[in-house]
Amino acid sequence: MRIGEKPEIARLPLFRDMDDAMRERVLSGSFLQVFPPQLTLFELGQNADFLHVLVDGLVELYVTGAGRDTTMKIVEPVTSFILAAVMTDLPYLMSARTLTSSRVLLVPAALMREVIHKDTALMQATMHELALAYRDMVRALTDMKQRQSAERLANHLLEYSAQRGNLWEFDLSGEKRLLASLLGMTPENLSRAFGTLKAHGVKVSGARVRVEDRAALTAFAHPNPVPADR
Amino acid sequence: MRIGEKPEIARLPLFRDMDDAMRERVLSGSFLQVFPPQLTLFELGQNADFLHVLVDGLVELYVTGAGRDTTMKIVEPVTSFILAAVMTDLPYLMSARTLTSSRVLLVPAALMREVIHKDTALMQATMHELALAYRDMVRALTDMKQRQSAERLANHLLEYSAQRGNLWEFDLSGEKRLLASLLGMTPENLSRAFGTLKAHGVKVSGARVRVEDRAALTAFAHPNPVPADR
DNA sequence: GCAATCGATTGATATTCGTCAATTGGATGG
DNA sequence: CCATCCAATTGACGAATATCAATCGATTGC
Repeated sequence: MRIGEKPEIARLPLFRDMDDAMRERVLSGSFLQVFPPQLTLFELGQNADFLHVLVDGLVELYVTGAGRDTTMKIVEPVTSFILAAVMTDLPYLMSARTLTSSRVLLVPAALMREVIHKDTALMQATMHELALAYRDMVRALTDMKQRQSAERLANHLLEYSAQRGNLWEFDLSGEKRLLASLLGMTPENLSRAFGTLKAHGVKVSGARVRVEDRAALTAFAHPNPVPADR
Repeated sequence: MRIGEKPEIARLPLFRDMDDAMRERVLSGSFLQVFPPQLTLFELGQNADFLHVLVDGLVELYVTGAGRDTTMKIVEPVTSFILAAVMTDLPYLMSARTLTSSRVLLVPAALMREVIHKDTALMQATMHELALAYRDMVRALTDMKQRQSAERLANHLLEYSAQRGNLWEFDLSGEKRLLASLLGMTPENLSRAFGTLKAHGVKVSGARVRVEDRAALTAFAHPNPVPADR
């Protein structure tokens, strides 16, 4: 990989605390690649050959099969993804594609597994990332099981807003049908969910969302009592 | 803890490969306790004070709030649970209660976090468990998002059967309303789901289930292309 | 043996959500 | 500027699921 990128990547939580020589070993065996939008990075069922780290851009993790496709997670920089498949040497459970032009660091899985045994800091960081990813999935599953569609949207808006410093007005990032799939509903239903949220302090025009009455929206959302981890 | 239990616990995947002295240190600081049925072990939102390892019995992980309660996982022996909360020192995302009389090993979270930094084998085992737990959650979420209720039941029966050596006749373990909650539907709907599975090779009377036509059931279930990890 | 209890089942109905079709509206390109 | 395209929206309808109520059936306790 090119030299210019290294400091940026060395600062990632995953690699930050590693032994310098070990990090050098990992990074020199890895590839930083730029992918165009809408490119499939890997598909579910394949062997986990590379750990992926999204450095720049936007990536969608999704699942196909059983009739319908559904997006599981939107990966924002800077985050590693599919750590679990790499560490266990098991096939991917999800497919991944770029949404925008993206820079991705590809770390050969075998190299990763080799170095992790020798570097405690890397192993610890990996463990931590996995634990957070697990908790993220627990949240998503409870969300899907105990809330109906408009409540899921309400929660999403509250969390999205909280992520960017409790901004009360913001733009949705991707297309709305992507958001619909992430929230486990059809695009039509997402439109209607926005409609019902009008009565609970939310105004929408296009991609722009304004939360005019946070208290009302929160009351409607039945938010999770345990705040998000990150 | 009592001496007689140690060999059994030392054989667990989580502790198996540890340094003997370290393991001794962990186990001597832990408590093996017997709990009666229907006892709450901890509740979501609490600090993760103990790593729990179910040695014997049956434990339910569930989430309350947002209107309805839902069971997230039935823990069977011998498995650790809530590793993620312990390792990250974050509040529990789920509550736990015993379903039957259960023996549980309680490892103080602080002790666990201390020892894990010194024992690579323990850390590696923890990482592996977390990765598998994550993948389990990914499966559960895709199941909920892309399959409807009768298909979820069909899949559950197939996996349940596969777990015990492709037995084609077996008894459901707990009460049916528990199964319903695990599968994300009401008890009434579970009854109806069993009804629709009659046409796809499944006979039910009480807790006894017979899969008479595995091919038909599989065709109906749209099973996951990636086989289960364990 | 019999009543009481409780989970499971069944039926009727309401709600939520998905599907299909038509329309709108903003962006793009000539 | 206008035509085209495509995502988003809206409406009508149907399917899936939840809810409410009644009944069944097995187990428990007397």
